[in-house]
Amino acid sequence: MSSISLLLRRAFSSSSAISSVTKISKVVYKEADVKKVAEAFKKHTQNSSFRKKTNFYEHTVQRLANTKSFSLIEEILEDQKQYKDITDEGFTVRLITLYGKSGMFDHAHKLFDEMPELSCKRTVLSYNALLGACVNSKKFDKVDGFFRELPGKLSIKPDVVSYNTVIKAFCEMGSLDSALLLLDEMEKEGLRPDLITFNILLDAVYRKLRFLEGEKLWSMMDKYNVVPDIISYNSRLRGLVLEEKMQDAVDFVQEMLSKGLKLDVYTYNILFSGFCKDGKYLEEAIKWFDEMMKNKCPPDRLTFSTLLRYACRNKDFRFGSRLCRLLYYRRCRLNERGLIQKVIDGLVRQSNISEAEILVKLGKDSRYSCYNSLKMPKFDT
DNA sequence: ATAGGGTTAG
Repeated sequence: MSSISLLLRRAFSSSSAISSVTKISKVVYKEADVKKVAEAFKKHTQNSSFRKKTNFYEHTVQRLANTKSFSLIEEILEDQKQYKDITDEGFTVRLITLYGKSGMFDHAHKLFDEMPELSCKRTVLSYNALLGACVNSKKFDKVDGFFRELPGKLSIKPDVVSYNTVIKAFCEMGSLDSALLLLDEMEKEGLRPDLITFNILLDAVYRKLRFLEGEKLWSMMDKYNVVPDIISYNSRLRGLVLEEKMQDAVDFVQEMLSKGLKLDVYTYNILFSGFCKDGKYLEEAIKWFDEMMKNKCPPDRLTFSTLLRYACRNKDFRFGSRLCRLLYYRRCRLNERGLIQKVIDGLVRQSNISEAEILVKLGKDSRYSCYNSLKMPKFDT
């Protein structure tokens, strides 16, 4: 097995495309000094082929946003205006979106206003990017104004994406009824709501436990021949779990399976969150976890933190230990590092010293420093 | 250009 993976690795790493990506990510991820990250970005984007690498832009801006280096984000994105690419609406739209995702709405708005001077035409694409920037930077209250006023001023006709974005904004603000009214408005405008429209609304409706509205949405989907996907079903499942109707939730999952849907990590995590509210469901949670493994659905950090907390609360440290081993194996990093120590302590209390020692050892071997400090507890007895 | 995530700590 290892020789095959070695061969594969060699085959891939020798390709130039991969090695240039590796070089980029080295600068973007490994460099500790954010100023150097920004400098490297500006230097790289002098090369026109780099200006087409959207991932490079996203990773760099994300990295700078994580450290709240907003003036550097401004620096590297404003620097892009010197290139002729800025006359390409798609390029400018991406910059607007990057400002939005960084929470820098004013910059996004300013860039949108400057587009004519930059000889960049504005269509519904950049209009939608502006609306999206409101949502991403949580300026939800601004969305409605732009939605009502800009189309007339710029003679742009809102499309399905525009409506979806405004619907999302209303949902985020808790104005579910306004969001649902927009769905009717779409129909009047001759626009067909799509899967994304319905998934935004289903999510919002079931979080508010408005099952009746939910049923209406399902029948509308049917009317529009929109085929629900796993995200749609997971929303309804979340509603049932939030209502603490675990039997109905499990029945619904069976229904999903009978429809041939493939459960994903969200489905399982929603189920676990429901089971874990109540101590009596540990067996059931473990059963579904086994199911998850059997179906080769990889657990993620939410799976681990939910189940680990539950295992500790119920003093099932054997299950806890199994989770920890898997978590190491999957190189998953938890936000709450205390959880693994709790499992180790629990194992020792239950006199399972050797298993506790294994977890400490695996933690020391881990490449993540957060696990290196795990230790065997010393209880006074 | 638009859709999915729960809790918490030295």
